[in-house]
Amino acid sequence: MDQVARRVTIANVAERAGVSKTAVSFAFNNPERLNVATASRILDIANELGYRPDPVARMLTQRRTDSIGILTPQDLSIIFTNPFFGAFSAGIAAVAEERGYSLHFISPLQGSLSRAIHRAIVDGVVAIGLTDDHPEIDEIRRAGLPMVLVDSATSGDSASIDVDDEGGARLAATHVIELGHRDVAILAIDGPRSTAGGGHGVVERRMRGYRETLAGAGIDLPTDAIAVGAASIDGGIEAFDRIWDSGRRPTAVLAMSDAMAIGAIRAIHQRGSSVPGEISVVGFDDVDLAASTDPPLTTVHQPVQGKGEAAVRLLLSVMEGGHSAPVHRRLETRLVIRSSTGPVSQAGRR
Amino acid sequence: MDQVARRVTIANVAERAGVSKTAVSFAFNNPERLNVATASRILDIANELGYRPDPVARMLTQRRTDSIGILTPQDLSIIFTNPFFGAFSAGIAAVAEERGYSLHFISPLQGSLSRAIHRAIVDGVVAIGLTDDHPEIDEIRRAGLPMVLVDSATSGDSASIDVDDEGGARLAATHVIELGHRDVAILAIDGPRSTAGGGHGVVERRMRGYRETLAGAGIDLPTDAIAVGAASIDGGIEAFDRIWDSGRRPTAVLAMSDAMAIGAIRAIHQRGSSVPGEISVVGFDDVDLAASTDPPLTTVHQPVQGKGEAAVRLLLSVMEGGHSAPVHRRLETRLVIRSSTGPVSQAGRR
DNA sequence: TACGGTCCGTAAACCGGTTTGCTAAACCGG
DNA sequence: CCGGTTTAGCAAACCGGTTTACGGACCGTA
Repeated sequence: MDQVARRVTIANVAERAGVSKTAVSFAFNNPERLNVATASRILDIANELGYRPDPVARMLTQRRTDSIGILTPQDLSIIFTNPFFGAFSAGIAAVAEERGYSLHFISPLQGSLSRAIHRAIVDGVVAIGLTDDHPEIDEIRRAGLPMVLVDSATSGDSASIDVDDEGGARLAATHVIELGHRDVAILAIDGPRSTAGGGHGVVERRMRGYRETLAGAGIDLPTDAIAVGAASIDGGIEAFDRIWDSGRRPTAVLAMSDAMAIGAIRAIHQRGSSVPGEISVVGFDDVDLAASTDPPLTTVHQPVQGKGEAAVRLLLSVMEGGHSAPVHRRLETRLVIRSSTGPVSQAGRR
Repeated sequence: MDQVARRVTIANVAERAGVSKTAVSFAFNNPERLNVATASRILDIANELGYRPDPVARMLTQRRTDSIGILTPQDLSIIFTNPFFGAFSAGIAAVAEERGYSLHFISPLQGSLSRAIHRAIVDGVVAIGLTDDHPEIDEIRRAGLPMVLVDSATSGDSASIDVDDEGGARLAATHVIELGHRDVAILAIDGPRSTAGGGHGVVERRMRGYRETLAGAGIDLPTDAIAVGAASIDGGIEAFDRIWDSGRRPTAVLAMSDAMAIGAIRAIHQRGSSVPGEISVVGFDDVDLAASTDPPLTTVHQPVQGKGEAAVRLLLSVMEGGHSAPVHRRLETRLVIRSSTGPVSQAGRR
């Protein structure tokens, strides 16, 4: 009838073995300080009792958790379905595991990212996609937690990893311009104040790249040629539908994520049009599966996994107290031309 | 010249405010027990000092971590690139976040899953894809950590969530048989002793479904018609190549994951053959992107996200000490026919 | 005047480990 | 047989919070 079998503590083991707590602790962490016979006897008893040192208690004294946090401003339930995030996490995991750190995800718990941060037990944080309007950055900074910012807006005081978003967007826009398209729609990633100018987040950087390049070719970008949506397949479908429903008939679509591009393609197919026959679509990210979509996706490549790896490496070096001044790295992007884009003339528009 | 600015502790705040530690603690967690003026004065000072209650210390007394672990036998760097896992995690995250739990990933740290488990600070564990040969299950059980097993082999003593793998495999095999295929290859997921019979893991269950259904149609399955590989696009490519290189020329390929199926399709295309013209391919999982591949993938649907949700719900109820006997749930599978399969006669084989 | 009840706050124990002296016994060479 | 060095193990402090039990001040009331 004993409720929840009480946890076996170090004291239990010590008592049962007729030694002090110290001895038990040594048996586990410092066996050479004990007589080999005693040590193994203690270990045996511990095992027999099913003793497992409480990791929380251990962390308290050792002042380290051996885990690093991945901070996302959006709900994980949304983010995990984005293949981009999978690849990024894989990059993080690769070097984290190699260095003995486990991964903890920090996301808005019941709406509060701040609460989540304070609850989080990590030695350092990789924050992805934080925009200007996330004061949480300062909370972490004030808490003295090592941190590196990835794809974020304000990076000033913290180490950061970015990619050349604006350049990538320029490549995408240039590509469709060269194919003769002049009626272009943009599928932007949803996020707080993403449409409001002035920010310096990923969305703004890409938008600037698109817009300025198009403007350079004399193409203007009316408001209803831009739609925002979640960075997911469904988000892409909805965003494209909104543009279509507004009456616009673009011949090229520039999407800010592959998932949205795939959504757009699906929406286009659903309306009976063809890609790239009637409408060209360009993605962003070059996720693993982009080469296997129908049709294979022309997209801006960024080293997603490499970004994750670089972020953790940088974080670890910050944690080791390496740098005095924050270091910023910017990774390259490039255009990968597959089959979702084609010349505008080819379109047998009805 | 002060090295690492010492962390602000509750004692610092107490001293600065001229009160006891208790008062400070109350100010945060139990403000109604304090004079409102005192409470806010303490809070002000705490804020001014940048005090953040150490979550580890707090956990130690409260005996709860507010986070749940996701246990995977493989490295996260591999697993995260599998879209299946993304969807599953999304399901887990959805209900975990809703209930205020954050997510911690437990994977073989530097090769040792056991070490990772002991380090993990979680209130409960969802273990995915553990096969018979993972003694870690017992470690967790002995540690008294609530756990639910998903897609695992041995489920006896623990709560579990599964999917009708064998039935799904039957559907896939039946489908290609009905299309007239008699030369069938299997792409199995790699894993410890996955090829050795006798196990009861996902791989074995699916394999049994394939094999028995084919056998029922008088089709035998020679060893070189089965290849194992990682559950990834690359794994699929390699596995298919191995079959091809062995001289076999199957007209249908049954893959145990969508990622492998996509890899197979890619490999098939690379060899100049068409899908489904010359070779039909069936996947497993029905991941989000399966509908957007080239060609859209015929696959066995399983409620991946729903599996994650169900797992956490079950775990939470176990943690609340609900059940006396472990509960087991089995979710449905069904075949989704898209365009990667076609009649064998249609093949204009060269 | 004494009594019981709130209100506000404190001291000390506790959570479960690790780590720092310290001591007693065994060992050792001369 | 002696002083010095290892070896083996212990008691107690500590990590940074939370919680329990208690007490003084103040209040209205009998």
